Amino acid sequence: MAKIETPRPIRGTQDMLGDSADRFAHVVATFDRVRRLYGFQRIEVPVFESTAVFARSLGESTDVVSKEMYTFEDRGGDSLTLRPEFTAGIARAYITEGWQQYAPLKVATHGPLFRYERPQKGRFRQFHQLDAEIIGAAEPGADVELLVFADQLLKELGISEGVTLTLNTLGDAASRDAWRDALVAHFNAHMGDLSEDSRARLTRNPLRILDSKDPRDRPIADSAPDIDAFLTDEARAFFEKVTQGLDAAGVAWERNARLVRGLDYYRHTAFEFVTDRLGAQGTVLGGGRYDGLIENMGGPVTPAVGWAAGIERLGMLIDAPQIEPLKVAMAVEDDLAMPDAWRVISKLRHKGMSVDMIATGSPRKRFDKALKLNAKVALSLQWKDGRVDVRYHAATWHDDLFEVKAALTELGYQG
RNA sequence: GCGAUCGUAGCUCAGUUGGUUAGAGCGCCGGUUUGUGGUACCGGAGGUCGUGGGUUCAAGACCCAUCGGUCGCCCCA
Repeated sequence: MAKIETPRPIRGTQDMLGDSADRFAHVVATFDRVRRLYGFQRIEVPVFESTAVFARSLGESTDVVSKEMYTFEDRGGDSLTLRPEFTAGIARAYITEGWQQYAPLKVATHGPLFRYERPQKGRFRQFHQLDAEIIGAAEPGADVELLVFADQLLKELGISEGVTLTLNTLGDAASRDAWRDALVAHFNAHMGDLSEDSRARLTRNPLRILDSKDPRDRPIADSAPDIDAFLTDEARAFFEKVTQGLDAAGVAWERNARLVRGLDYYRHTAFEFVTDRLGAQGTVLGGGRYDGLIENMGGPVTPAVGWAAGIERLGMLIDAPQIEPLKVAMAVEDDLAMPDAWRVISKLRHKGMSVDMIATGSPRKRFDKALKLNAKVALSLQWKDGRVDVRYHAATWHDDLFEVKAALTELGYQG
């Protein structure tokens, strides 16, 4: 008989049990609670889409499209892709589902995303994000609301201490183009001193040189011009309204003039909440304004702004969530007591108490195992003189014990 | 795609300059005291030391390859 080989889990996927699953659930629950405070509707969008949805959204980033996405052909020969981000799918839904009628639309969702990457700390091939978007709102107030929402979420998760909001503006299209030209000129003038990677970036994605990690690039990146000198009056006013709003709402922020986005449809505000507690993956929550995206996808000109945050990364930063302990652990110390056990456990659960039962393995050991469940109340069912004998294990009487005892008395059990 | 580092029981890990039959804790299984107690005590099962080659009288340990984990680079929508 050949040994059956168990299929291995896919690289970059996770199985969660216990602490990591509790952290995950707590992050999602907190998000769902806070998002209601800000009037964001829950939406659901598909996990896979036509490849064109993401290819269009990612546009020029051919590397990302060709190497980083999970793309496959279905049986009908259509090219499909597992979503690598939320925004493109939501933008598609906004157009194809006629959601324009609800603009400005505040929506929130969360779920799995897929990117074909080398896993490392806080980086997986199937990972999970929270996502919030405001679509159809051109005013800086939308940016402010989204940022205040994000800030409150991090505060309620208890991780605002080691996390700072870094903020930049990419200006409007005119500002951005002018800045980009100036940066290319600057980097071209220092071409010889740039790292090999950055020399390649110069043609492909010059803005990215600004946040290069290579020490050879730092002096050149640091001396590069900020966007400020290239901002139009409108763009400057927009950014000022955003920062004024944050100040008024009591949200701490830092300007990071090196914070950029590679894609052209990003305009105005770009932001990241960053930490040094996650190794090389410093960004906890990031987003910005993408006024050009929906138009790029064949929809009407539609301003929009949004953010996303990695659930796993947030889960690694929070304190271990307090899990409500089990109320009752019940040891069934004799198989003859099983019918009574089902009667009792059903009664307690229908009264809203959490109960678990130990009724397998050596009868002698069941009581020990029940104690190890660390429930508020431990009780045992034994068989004595032809009937069930109920016993409690408690040092002192307390409310939970009275509650359990009252329920058992209703069923006619003494003890 | 590139680099560093680690793979010993179900889990967390010991294992000396290479030297008899590879260990512990937890978990699992069984036993002990017939008790308002017992999260105890005693015992047992469980390992081709990731896999395949090589060096050696002798390899868990050294060398090579390969697979996997972790971390970093690239990328970051």
